[in-house]
Amino acid sequence: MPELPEVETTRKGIAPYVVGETVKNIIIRERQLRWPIPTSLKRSLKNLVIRKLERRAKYLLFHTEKGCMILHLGMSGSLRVIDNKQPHEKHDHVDIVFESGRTLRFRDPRKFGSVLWTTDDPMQHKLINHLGPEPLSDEFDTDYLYTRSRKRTQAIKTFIMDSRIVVGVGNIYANEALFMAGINPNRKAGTVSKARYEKLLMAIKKVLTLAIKKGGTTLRDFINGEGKPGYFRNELQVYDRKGEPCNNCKKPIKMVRLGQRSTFYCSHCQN
DNA sequence: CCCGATTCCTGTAGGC
DNA sequence: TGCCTACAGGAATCGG
Repeated sequence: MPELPEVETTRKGIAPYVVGETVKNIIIRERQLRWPIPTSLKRSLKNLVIRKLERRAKYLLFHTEKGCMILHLGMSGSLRVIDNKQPHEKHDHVDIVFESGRTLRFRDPRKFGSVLWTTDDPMQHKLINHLGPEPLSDEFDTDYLYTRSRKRTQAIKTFIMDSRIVVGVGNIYANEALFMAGINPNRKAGTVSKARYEKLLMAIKKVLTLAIKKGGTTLRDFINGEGKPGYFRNELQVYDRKGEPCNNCKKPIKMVRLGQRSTFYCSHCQN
């Protein structure tokens, strides 16, 4: 499931085949995704050059001189660069066909993704303008996390997964970062000390950076722009490891539900 | 404002 | 073997 490292891996993988290319055609086979694909997308994007491919949170921003395509991979989305003639399969919802002879193909079985178009500054878009800082930016620091957490009664895991607080931290990396920082995911965000937030901050940055380096995490669906999986799965300490021994103390990893999400932790190493 | 629950979707896993 | 149900989750939205 694409979180920040998977989206960044995708961006890096497809950018060389997309940036500077002219869009020859757009084929839309399924319009009903998380949000309907606007009917204007095809005539807006046709014949334009992709000037820049940027990531903000888990959104990919395809900049042109006349507007911006905003794409979200949702839960099961993937983007691949393929030959124009390659036949489409089930769930291949959108093709961006380039003059180069290549096609950017968007597949999304669970349809939680989205493809939108804006002629305004994409950072001011309704889905983007309220988002918190990028986790790997200097703006995201200990003071910020500590200040924002005061008086909060919600669990710290839910807190760091809130995109208004910080973007890009989904379920996998929230679990992993809390393990790395030795913090129980159930602890109330407002009662965690500044020293522990410093550990958590470093853990979030570290786990995301390492996951990007490994090309993201592939549980089932995720593939990068070249159709290859990510290898961070081999590095997971707690996620999807219910009952398996903790790599630190050998006690079995526990799983609980927290905010409708599977939560994995070591009851000995995290408190 | 804050926080937890609900909702969208389909492939897959597990139970019987 | 095959059918059925539960479950996975990003994030907007809703209700208290």
